[in-house]
Amino acid sequence: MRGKTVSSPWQKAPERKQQRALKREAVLAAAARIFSEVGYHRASLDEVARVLNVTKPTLYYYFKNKEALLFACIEHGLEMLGGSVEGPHTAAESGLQRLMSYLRRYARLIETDFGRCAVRISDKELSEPSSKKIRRIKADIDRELRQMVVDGMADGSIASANPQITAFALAGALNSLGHWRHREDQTVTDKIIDEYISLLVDGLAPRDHAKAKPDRHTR
Amino acid sequence: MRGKTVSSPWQKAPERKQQRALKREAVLAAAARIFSEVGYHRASLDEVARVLNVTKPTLYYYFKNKEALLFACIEHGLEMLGGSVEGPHTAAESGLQRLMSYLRRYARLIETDFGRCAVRISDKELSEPSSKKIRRIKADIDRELRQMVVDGMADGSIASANPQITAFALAGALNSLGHWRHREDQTVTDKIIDEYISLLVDGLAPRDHAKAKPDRHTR
DNA sequence: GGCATTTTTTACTTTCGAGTAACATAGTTT
DNA sequence: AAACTATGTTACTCGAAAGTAAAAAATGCC
Repeated sequence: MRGKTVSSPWQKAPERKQQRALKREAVLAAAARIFSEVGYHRASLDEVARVLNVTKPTLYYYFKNKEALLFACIEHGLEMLGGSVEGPHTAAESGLQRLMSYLRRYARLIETDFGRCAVRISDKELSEPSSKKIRRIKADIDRELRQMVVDGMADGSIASANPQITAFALAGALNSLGHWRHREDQTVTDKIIDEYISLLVDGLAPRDHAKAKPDRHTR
Repeated sequence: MRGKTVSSPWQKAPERKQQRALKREAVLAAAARIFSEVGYHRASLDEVARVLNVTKPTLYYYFKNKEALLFACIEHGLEMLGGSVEGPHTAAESGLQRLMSYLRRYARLIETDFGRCAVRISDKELSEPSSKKIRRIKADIDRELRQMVVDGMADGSIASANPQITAFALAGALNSLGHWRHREDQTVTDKIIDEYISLLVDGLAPRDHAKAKPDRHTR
């Protein structure tokens, strides 16, 4: 029924290690898989436990409750993204180039279970304090994105009437990748991402390629 | 707690009309409002009933069950969109122009409760037969969109490496509008939509405006 | 007014899944 | 080996919300 199983440190046989942290991560991964597949409310902890060859109360040994599990999934997903901002940030790169590589990382993230959790599950599912933390992280990401747009406008590599809206639109467009029914084939996925980003960069309207170099926007 | 109330043919006083169809629509509208606000699972029929000054079993008089209610909301939302395809379809319009006005209608639709239901709620919430019908309608819309892209490529008004992916990306980008926290101010909303579509049409990279007329892509 | 039909309510059953208490077992320490 | 700690399980409670049965009220018709 389930796809390829999330690897589990619990063997049915009794060769279990006592590595709490690893097991906690395994619980998180299994939850992320299921949350991202069927959404928060349809996901049952019994099912998460079943995937791990464990019973439900075990999950409560590692996480306070279902919401804490969701929070950790979303937070983890968003932090993967935030962490990716750093990187060789040579001054030679134009704002557009930096933005493009950021978008590419963003898109790849969304192909993961944690990424899809972060993107597809509304923070309304969470209690107010948790939701606030998540919104805070998302606001940071939005700010980063907006800053890149502004930088690109400054150096002439990006045209935008409104960085606020542009940043939102970019994030929104990429988020929809979380709904794409992807094949296992990684090549196809990467191709989709590239096409996607090309569309955002070049737009629908044809460009005049006569005066531009053929590889206008290489990575 | 709730925003402006969906208008209801039930008055608390006994001046009720016996127009079953009207009441059914009112039930649908109230459900759409709540589904689009809090999602399917968090929405309770008691709450829907409360909004209408009615009790829960009344809803069952108009709809078989909760799922039928959701199905009707989504179907209605999508049909509003499908219906908008027709229109003065002069041969003079370029593929891009037709696509743009379609996108604009699409975007406006998403500002409605039904539209947000159709766009934000996964069809996985539905039973297999219902889900199948919805996917069918969505596939039709996707086909229309793709056809416009192909037409635009043929007449030179659109550049795209892959109409399939382009159509998906366009729909995805617009769908994210369903998550924009909008003000009541209609002007702002329209402005956002215009910016949004401009981004998709013109792209992030600056264009050479030297040879183009200032209003390259008027509606 | 009396009778049938439609519409709505009150009061209930049912189901599902989150969360818990209390016990069980394995490994570790002394 | 006894006692302690970490990890899991069995078997339960509990609440929320879907869904239903049957009575009740409104409406229309003669």
